[in-house]
Amino acid sequence: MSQDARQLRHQLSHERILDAAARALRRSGIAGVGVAEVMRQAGLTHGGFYAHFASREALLTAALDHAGRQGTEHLRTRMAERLREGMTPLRALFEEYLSEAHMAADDGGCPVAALGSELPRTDAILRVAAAQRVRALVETVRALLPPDHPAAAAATVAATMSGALQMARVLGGDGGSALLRDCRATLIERYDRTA
Amino acid sequence: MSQDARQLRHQLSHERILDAAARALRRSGIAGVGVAEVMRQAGLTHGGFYAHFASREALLTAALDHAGRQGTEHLRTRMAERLREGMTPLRALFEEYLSEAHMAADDGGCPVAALGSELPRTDAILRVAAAQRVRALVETVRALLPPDHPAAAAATVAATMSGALQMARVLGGDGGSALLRDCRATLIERYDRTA
DNA sequence: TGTACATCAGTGAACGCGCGTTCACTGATGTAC
DNA sequence: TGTACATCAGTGAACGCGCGTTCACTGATGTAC
Repeated sequence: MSQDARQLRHQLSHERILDAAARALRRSGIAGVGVAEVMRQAGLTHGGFYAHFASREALLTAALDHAGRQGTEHLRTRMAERLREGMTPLRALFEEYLSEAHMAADDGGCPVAALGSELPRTDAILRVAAAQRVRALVETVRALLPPDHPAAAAATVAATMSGALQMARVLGGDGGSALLRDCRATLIERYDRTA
Repeated sequence: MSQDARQLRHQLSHERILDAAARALRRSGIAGVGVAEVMRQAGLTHGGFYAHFASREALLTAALDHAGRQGTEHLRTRMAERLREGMTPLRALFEEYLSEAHMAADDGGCPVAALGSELPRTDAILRVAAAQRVRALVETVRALLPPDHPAAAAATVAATMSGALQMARVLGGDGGSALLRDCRATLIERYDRTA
């Protein structure tokens, strides 16, 4: 057993830090992730941070991956519910991604929509993680798109979803909801064969 | 004539500051707009800033409007060239908005794409200006869309354009270019009747 | 036309503050005998 | 089983730095006579 207990404690702290960072990242953007605040959210003091990550940037990179995986998982769970209601997978994706809940989710949801405009300006390591998130989003769409659609459609639909969520958040309130509804309706009509 | 000369000098400085801020805003995002750096770009020292704007936030609000108007004007100019080549207005919009040049334009171009994910998190005054920029983008699309399209299509197309530009910038290089090409092709095929 | 004074756009030093990072230390937990 | 020592996750004070903002000042330009 030796120092397994110590290792476990360290690892649990690590995960709490990562969780807190992923939440802060989506709520407040890259500039909004502060080492001290993240550590406080994780129930620790800021000094211990560098025993877990080499730098703030290393944290951001890990947090972006983490947020991406969380977002995908959450989306999958929500979509499963819709499938049980008899919805097409593609339609379930549109309804969930472009839902009021996703618009309002300030510390959850898709990191591409939450950070899209900031990511191109970050350092090289973070941009690599960012590009992976974008490719993952396109891939998610591609996997659900009826196979008779051209490959180019997946990227277009992914761009529409991310762009629409962002624009809805900028408008906020009723304007945002209306925009979401418009985009949902258009996507369903254009891409979901069963509509 | 009296102090008209003084007023003019002040006004010219004001415009240089605004220009510099609008450029910085699109290149570096909201967090990247620093009072000192903007003033330096305008050929002034930072101390004089508060004779022109009440605060950094007031500058950001004005700069966002300025960037929006500049972006629209630039787009209009570029589209006019395409129209002379015999292109449909809608197709000209797609080709220009989703061009390599727009992807690479780090201190020009559409502020919605450049700032989309940061804008929902800003203070109230700035968010009002941001919402106007989003509505202007949707309106630009709506005006060019063949009238037989449902109204909801304008918002969807605007979201696709902004989202695609952003995602292309995140991917960068060849991946970005390929994504732009895909989205251009899909939009033209789906919305431009003459294609 | 020339001189003394007023105006005010812009200067640059200084401020307070928050942030990322460092580092000597603590104290709970584990190991050795 | 009990005692002395080692480990190391986490603490908290301190640092250097950049930023937005303030303010007393400058000096070019304009006005008054």
